[in-house]
Amino acid sequence: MPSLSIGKLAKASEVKVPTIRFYEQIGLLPPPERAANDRRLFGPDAVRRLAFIKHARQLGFPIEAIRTLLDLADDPERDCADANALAREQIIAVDRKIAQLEALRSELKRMAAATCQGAASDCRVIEALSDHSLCEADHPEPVRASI
Amino acid sequence: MPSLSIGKLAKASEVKVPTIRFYEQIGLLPPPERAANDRRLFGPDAVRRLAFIKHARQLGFPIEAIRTLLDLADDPERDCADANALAREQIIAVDRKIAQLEALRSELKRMAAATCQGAASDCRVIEALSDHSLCEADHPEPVRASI
DNA sequence: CTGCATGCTCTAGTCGCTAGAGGATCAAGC
DNA sequence: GCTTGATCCTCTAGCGACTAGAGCATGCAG
Repeated sequence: MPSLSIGKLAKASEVKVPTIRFYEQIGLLPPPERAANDRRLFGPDAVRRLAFIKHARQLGFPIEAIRTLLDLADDPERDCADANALAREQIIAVDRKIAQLEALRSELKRMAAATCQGAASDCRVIEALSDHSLCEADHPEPVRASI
Repeated sequence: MPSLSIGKLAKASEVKVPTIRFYEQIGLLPPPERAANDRRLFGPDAVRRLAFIKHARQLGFPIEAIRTLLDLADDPERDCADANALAREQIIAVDRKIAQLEALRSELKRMAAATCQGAASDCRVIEALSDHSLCEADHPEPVRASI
């Protein structure tokens, strides 16, 4: 019965030690056994579970979505329509984010195109930031966090 | 001398009241005058400054970059090379983020393409998340926050 | 004069970790 | 046996950029 210390698990899964403890704390990982000295002892299933979590995080799934996906995976009886729905939601979110970022990139490029060497008073960048009406298009939404 | 309450300023600038207070707290907005009843009284320059901040935030500039840009704008003597550099950095960050998201989108689409109506045990989505080796390409980095 | 909107300050919560304090224990080398 | 450094433990606080709420003081309209 190969049991892993948290350090070995971290190396095996390429997830940092504090992150593993954090995932346990928020209930994504079940509390592992403990050795007599109170150290965590993980089984090989923990490696798989962490791989799942890590991969889903890389794909931008928020923790709560991952919790749902893990619940689904833990219970093979359940219908997987939920998992498909989560994946579709995630695609939509990614598409929206890409569209936003492309609008922003074009505005930034236009803004930075006219390089100025002079004083800040007639700096294109600052001018462009001061006056939204110079933008070609509206910004759909503020671009922020998530994903 | 048209002085604005924080509520009017919020409406004029389309920045929420608590956000305005927050910007004052972190020093992006100078502390405004106060009426006898301790309420804030803003001049029209606050509207312009907030528009600048809001626009820069929409473009994904982090607060510290905005602080630098505002310092530049406040001091017209200074060279604007810094502003150009910030804009260029921002473009690079946006480009990188777009590239990441496009890789993710293609993986998500591939993952969700095979829709299953069965039990979660043979759900493509969960299977794909369980096994990173099914991915066509490596994920460059975890996709996270900023911008 | 009543009631609601707006204002104030202060604190805590969000998300997903990350960093650090302060201490216990382990493994290896001498 | 002893020292040294790595690893482990728990707990708390911090990041960025707000957002939400408590608890209270005002302002304004009907």
